[in-house]
Amino acid sequence: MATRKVTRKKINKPLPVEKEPADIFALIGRAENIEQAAVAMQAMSHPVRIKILCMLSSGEQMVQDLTDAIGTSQSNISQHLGILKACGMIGSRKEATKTFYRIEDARILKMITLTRDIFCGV
Amino acid sequence: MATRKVTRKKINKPLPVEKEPADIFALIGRAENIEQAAVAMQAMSHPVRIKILCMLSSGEQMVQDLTDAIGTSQSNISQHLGILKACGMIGSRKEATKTFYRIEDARILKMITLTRDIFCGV
DNA sequence: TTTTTATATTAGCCAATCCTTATATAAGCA
DNA sequence: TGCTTATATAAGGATTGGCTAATATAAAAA
Repeated sequence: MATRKVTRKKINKPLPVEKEPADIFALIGRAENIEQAAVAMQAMSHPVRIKILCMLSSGEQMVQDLTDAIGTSQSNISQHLGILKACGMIGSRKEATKTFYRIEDARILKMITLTRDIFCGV
Repeated sequence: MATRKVTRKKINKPLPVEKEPADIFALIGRAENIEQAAVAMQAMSHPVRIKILCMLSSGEQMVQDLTDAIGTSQSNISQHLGILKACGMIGSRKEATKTFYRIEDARILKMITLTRDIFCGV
């Protein structure tokens, strides 16, 4: 199988002019909605963060317990919690040296429930 | 605000031994499920790919139409389609020079419908 | 047979993500 | 006060992701 030779050369055809997509928004909603959904899914789409959200979906949890159950370093869990918190999915409460995290956004609770339903049949 | 000085020094405490997380799987399902869900969400979590999936959720579409509606370059759309196809979310069919894409995995159809429902209220 | 149309592929760059290591910080305890 | 426990942060390297530009390819049309 010959490797394709790539020798750059000028092309004469311009790319299609940037046009405002029309019907997609009628179909789906506003661009803002799509961005929101993308950000939310992006934030959720990591095994550790899915596990965290699943655990939080049954109620408040402290960092230590999440770390023990999920099985990665405390630093790593803390960083993932930071990501989830930064986009408003979870909130926290301090009690002495402990920090308890909980799901803050109802839509996320829905999403994680449905994801679990679809992929885990739970 | 003083910037925190970082001068690395040996620590004496070892990280917690890698332990098999137990209850999380009872709660959520198998590790495999979680991986699957993460991969699926990761693949979905990009504005362009969400738009593609939304458009496909109402039926087969050809590349040109997706490109026009979504408003990015043809190359870009093609690459995003490649990503979605690589993880089995969508399938394709050729008809002369045209390629039609469709959603292949029923779970993805569910996911995108629910996402739209949650974030776009559609 | 040449040109056009529709789609796919490749290279390469830049930005974002992820993990580990090494602390920092703050509160409770001895 | 000094030690320990629980959590957060920062640096840095490695990997991945995403975009554009430049083609490549295949089929239809002229």
